Amino acid sequence: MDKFLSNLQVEGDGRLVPATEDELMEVESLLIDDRCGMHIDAEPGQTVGCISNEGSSSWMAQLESLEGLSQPKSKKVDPDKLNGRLEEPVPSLAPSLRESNLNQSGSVGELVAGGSPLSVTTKPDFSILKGEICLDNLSIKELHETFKATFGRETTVKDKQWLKRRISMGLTNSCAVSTNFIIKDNKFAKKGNEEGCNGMYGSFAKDPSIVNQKGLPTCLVGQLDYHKVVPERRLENHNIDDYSGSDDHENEQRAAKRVRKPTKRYIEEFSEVESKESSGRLLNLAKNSGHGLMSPKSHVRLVRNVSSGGRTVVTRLDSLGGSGIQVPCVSRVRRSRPRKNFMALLKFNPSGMGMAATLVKKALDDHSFPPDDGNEDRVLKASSTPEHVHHLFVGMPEKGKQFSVMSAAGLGNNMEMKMNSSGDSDDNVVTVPTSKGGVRRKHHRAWTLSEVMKLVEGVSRYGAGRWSEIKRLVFASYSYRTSVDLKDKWRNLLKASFTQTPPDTGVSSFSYFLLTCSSHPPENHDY
DNA sequence: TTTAGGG
DNA sequence: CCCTAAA
Repeated sequence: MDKFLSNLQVEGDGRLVPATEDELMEVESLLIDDRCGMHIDAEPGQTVGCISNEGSSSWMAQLESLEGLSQPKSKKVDPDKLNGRLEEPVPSLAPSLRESNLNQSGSVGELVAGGSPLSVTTKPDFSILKGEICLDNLSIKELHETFKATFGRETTVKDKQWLKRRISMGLTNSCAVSTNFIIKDNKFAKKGNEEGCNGMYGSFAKDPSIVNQKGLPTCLVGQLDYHKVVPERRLENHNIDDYSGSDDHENEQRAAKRVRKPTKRYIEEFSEVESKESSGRLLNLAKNSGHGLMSPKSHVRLVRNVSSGGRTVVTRLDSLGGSGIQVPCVSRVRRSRPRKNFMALLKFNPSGMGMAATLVKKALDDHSFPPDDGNEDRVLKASSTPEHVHHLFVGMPEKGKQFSVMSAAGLGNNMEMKMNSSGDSDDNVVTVPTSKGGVRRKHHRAWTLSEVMKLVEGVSRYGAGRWSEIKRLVFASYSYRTSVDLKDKWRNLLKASFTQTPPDTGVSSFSYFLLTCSSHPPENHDY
């Protein structure tokens, strides 16, 4: 648990993208199945998504990203290496292997802890991700290597078809599969093609779903990439994520403990993590085996360089509603002004099989981003095509809303419009004098779907706890809705996410929650 | 002032 | 949502 916890706690600041009203919300989410999500946390090695919208941030963070996020204090990432790593294609599915190894060793945390991305030389190359992997072209020997990398064990089988099949399956199952690849006819291919960003992102956005050989329902994996705030030094190079594990997690955690006793939220998260762990069973192959099968693909995560404040904020990832979404959380040690630039990672993992998951991503241009600091370095490593935007609609649980996922490339703006129209409008704050002499806002101002989405986005971007930031940047146009309101709402959302999941479902509670709410089209918000 | 939490 | 303790 500690490991998990620590992993979860990895701080990362992520930020979605532009939050201001004018700006678009950009949300990228990847769908991840539960286990993946979990794994991700646990297993830093793999990275799945990468996002970038032009410079704008994108989120496709992955669990792995966490790693990247977490920065080892001690270690510094060597950009070159990273780059090299990223770019180098690795024939063998090293990642998988590595992960499996890690798992075996039981050192997931270790990986993470290893922290420095660099430190992990063994880390798999994610480069593979870039290209498509075509098992057909591999020789038996290569297939054997791949097999080994994938499953962590050798095989003597000479049957190419079998090997390909097995590998494909392994890959598919592995959470890694996440969005980018599709396996078809024994061919493991990236779905999208062109995306710019290392290719990962784009494909991601386009079609998160993965098809596996079996024709089983695809499991969705979604992740938001969050940008984590990284110490500048680290970032200095590129904002590449490092895959490093984060040893910091533990430290941070410890630090937090020192500072204050665990808060309720902390506890909740912790428990959540555990539940997650247990929940990810269905699809999760790797997990069970103990060899994580990581998705061969890792994604490069874009790291936003935040130099603005100069101050680095550490955040940890919170999971929203158990395994559904993870968002960066402000480090417990606070007191310093929250930094504006982070990217949050938000991830959804509907793990249900056959569920079509989609994340929403809103592509933003950098400009759209709030002028927050100006310092923000938005150069993300790669950019995916902005066009691919997936919108995610999330309903409010309480309301019994639904969340639907819509993936529409290039449709991004619809959402926005809808959202704006619905929620943003009235500013008039209705207050009611209280008997006590105070004025209190007239009761409920129902939270609209758009508001909720913005909130989620804001949290993913800036981190839970940075309410004032979110308020300023994301809810600037909503005069009502104070930072406290945001906080309360978030609390409710979390609560709801936990609550609504029926027991025994393989699906994570949060995912379930989202799913269950998805019956209505976005159009039907209850405004 | 802002955040976390309880009410 | 409100109120308050902490920081």
